[in-house]
Amino acid sequence: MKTYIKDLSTHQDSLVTLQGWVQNKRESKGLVFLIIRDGSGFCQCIVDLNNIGEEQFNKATSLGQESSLRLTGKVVEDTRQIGGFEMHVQEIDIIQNCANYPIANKEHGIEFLMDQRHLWLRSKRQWAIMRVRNQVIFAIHNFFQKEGFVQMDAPIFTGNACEGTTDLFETDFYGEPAYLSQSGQLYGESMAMAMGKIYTFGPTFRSEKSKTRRHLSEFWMIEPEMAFYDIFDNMDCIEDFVRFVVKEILDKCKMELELLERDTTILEKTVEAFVRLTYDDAVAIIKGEKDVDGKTTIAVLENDLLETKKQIEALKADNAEREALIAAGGMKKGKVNFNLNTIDKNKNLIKQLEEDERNIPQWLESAKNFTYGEDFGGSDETVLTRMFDVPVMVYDWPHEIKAFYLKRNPDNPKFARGVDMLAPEGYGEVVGGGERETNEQMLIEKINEHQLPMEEFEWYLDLRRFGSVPHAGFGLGLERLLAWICKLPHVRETIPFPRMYGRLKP
RNA sequence: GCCUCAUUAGCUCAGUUGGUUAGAGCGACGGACUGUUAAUCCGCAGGUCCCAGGUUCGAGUCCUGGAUGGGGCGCCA
Repeated sequence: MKTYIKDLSTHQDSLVTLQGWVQNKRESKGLVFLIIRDGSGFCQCIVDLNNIGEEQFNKATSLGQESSLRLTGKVVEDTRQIGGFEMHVQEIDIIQNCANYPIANKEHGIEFLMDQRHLWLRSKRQWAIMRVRNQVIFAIHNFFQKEGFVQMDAPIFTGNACEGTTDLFETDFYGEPAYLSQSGQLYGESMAMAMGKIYTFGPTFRSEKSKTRRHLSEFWMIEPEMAFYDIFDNMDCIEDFVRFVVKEILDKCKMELELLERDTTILEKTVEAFVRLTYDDAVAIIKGEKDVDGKTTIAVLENDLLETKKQIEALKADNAEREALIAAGGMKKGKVNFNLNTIDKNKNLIKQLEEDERNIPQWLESAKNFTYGEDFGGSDETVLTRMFDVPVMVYDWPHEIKAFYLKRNPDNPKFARGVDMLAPEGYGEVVGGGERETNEQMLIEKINEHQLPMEEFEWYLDLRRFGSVPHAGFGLGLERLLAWICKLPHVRETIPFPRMYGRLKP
């Protein structure tokens, strides 16, 4: 039976062997502190010259960062440590002693870290994110399985463009052009007619040359499809689903969220009802014509801009103060280093804030000038979600701007029964879905309107010819949900090896 | 595709109006120190200033073009 760091509390005062890697090392005369990670957690292991002898001790001092080893020693309680326990080492068995590990225990730039992604995954933050990802995936399956959904796999090679709007990756399928799937939805609809309720969970490919914090070329999408569901049943499902996943993470990833320094206040708010707005109401709020709790978007954003400016000033003043203190001299070297590092950190923060400072007026402008009838842009989503601290669902969109397969509102055919769920804190669209058109003639008209190749959709039209029923579904972007749950600045950190515009390696 | 900001040591960054031999910290390496939490202290090594042109007596610094990266828009999950 192997022992893992996460289980150390059950081995108090007994002798165990850990297998892992040296995450960091601190040395003192006759003492070496090894921070060991084994995948399950982190543990400080103490090597004491007096207890272990010179030969074993020299092994410890020679270890480079990320060397692999086995350590045998006694598990001792120590409240100062993260897990509450440390190991007093009795024997060191080096598997590989290595030197010059490229990632240091300090601030690095994103390009450098992305080039080192295969090693970066070992770092604490990345380790925490990947564990949350694992738990989110598990929670998603749990939710649908307990609700009686059947998981299905949609094909990845497709012959048609499902929505025809976004760019597809083309490949060669035995001499025929084939495209990598950008959605499994149409296949999901077929399966829902066989199983009642289904969900897909698979990779999705979009060849959009988007350089933003919310886009990947390859990402994972969950697409449930439910027979006999209308738009409102669909929104209930989205809400229950997102609430369940967030609750699971709050319960099971406490340590990871703490490591990520995630303030969970907003996540805890998901127990409350999500906001539901029609497109018309959402537009009125975005344009500042309608207020939320007495505040308009314009007032909130102008305040945001003011706050941003204040923060920049405060950081600059803080840096000037630190620089003056260093220049005055007499400061201990360790303190100087700490201050220099803080100055660098502050500078990075200032850069980000200055980007916001440039962007907020653009968003405000775009919100004020929003043209009724158009789709929301990234800035409109940001402006809208800024008004609420729970997820916002916007439904009943002008049918012209939405996908061909969405059902019209029977009371007002101007609107299609699509729904988008926008996450709070500026994360924007995480879910897109809606009730599907059931009428064959309406679908044919829409396919022609969108100039899509009718022959590619014959099989899809069959679903309306043989036992057509009301049905609805949605697609959730795993990485966007994760970025919000972990409050990460970019989706690229939520997937082990991101594929995006300009990034194919490692 | 468009807009914007950036590129100086392995990493994170300074570099004044264009002026002698381009600096600091971290990391690495060598040494000191018996409880450290990114330990600390001393020493040492480390440079194609992104590339190509141009202006100039003189360019890391100014100009033009290009490459790469960050962010935003469009598009989307």
